[in-house]
Amino acid sequence: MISLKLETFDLKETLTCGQCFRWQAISDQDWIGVAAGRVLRISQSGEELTLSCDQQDFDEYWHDYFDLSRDYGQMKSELLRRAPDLAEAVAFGRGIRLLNQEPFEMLITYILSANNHIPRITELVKRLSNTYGKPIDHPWDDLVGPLYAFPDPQTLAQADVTALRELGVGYRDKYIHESAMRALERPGLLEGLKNLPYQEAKAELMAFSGVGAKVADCILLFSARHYSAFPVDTWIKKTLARRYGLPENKPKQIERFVAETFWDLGGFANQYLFFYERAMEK
DNA sequence: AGCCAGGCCCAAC
DNA sequence: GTTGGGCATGGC
Repeated sequence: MISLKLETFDLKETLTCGQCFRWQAISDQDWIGVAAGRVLRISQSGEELTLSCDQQDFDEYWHDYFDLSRDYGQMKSELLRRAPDLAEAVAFGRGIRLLNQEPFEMLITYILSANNHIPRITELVKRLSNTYGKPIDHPWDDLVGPLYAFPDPQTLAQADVTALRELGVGYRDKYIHESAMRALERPGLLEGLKNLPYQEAKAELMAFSGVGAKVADCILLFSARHYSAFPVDTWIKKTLARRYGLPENKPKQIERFVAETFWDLGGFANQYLFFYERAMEK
């Protein structure tokens, strides 16, 4: 068990703001999830976080997964200096952290996300993992049942396209197959994206089947530490139009505005806006 | 019944 | 470079 105190962390906000799909709530402050073939139970009480892992597992994986070395207070004050009008959205999602997830899992997950709803994306990722992933031993079978790692590129590349279709992925079946093949043929490419300049990394991703500008930005932001990535989906388009008068169908204009306004903090701005706008809708 | 969802692909300008 | 139509699936 690991315990730590953190001022700027909200577990529920972080796990429900739309960046991850593999965590299940036991309660608002108690979650069980899977990442990189590991199962973790994590709970929050006030400023105290408790993680069900040992020191080694924490040091070599979960610390970075939860982005614990970043000073979010400093990041937010810099972001608000660049975009003061975000104050309300940042305050609303003040405990959000951007997770560092697995590149191949993000690739396939966000291919699934295209023209889809979040609950269905979650369900499809679960079906893919349950069908093609390795089972992971864990002590909470009574709470969440058996848990499975996200499948590796080789397994998904070998998966029958018809079988994928029958899981419910729709027309994205061939995107998954082709992208898994491409990942398999280029070992190290996805893991190396974090070491490439943003535009080069984005171009590499957009060469994958089923990956356009928006999906590429999600992958870069959630698994490659490219914090200038700014995924533009239907929600973001609407709020940019309303806040700044940007036309919804001029991607180049949006791209320029985002780069000039937020620079290397665009991804954080994006996540605060996405979380805020979706909450306001309900 | 039709519209929409963390859009992408492809063809046609 | 940009624009429009088509697209599996399921919830509202």
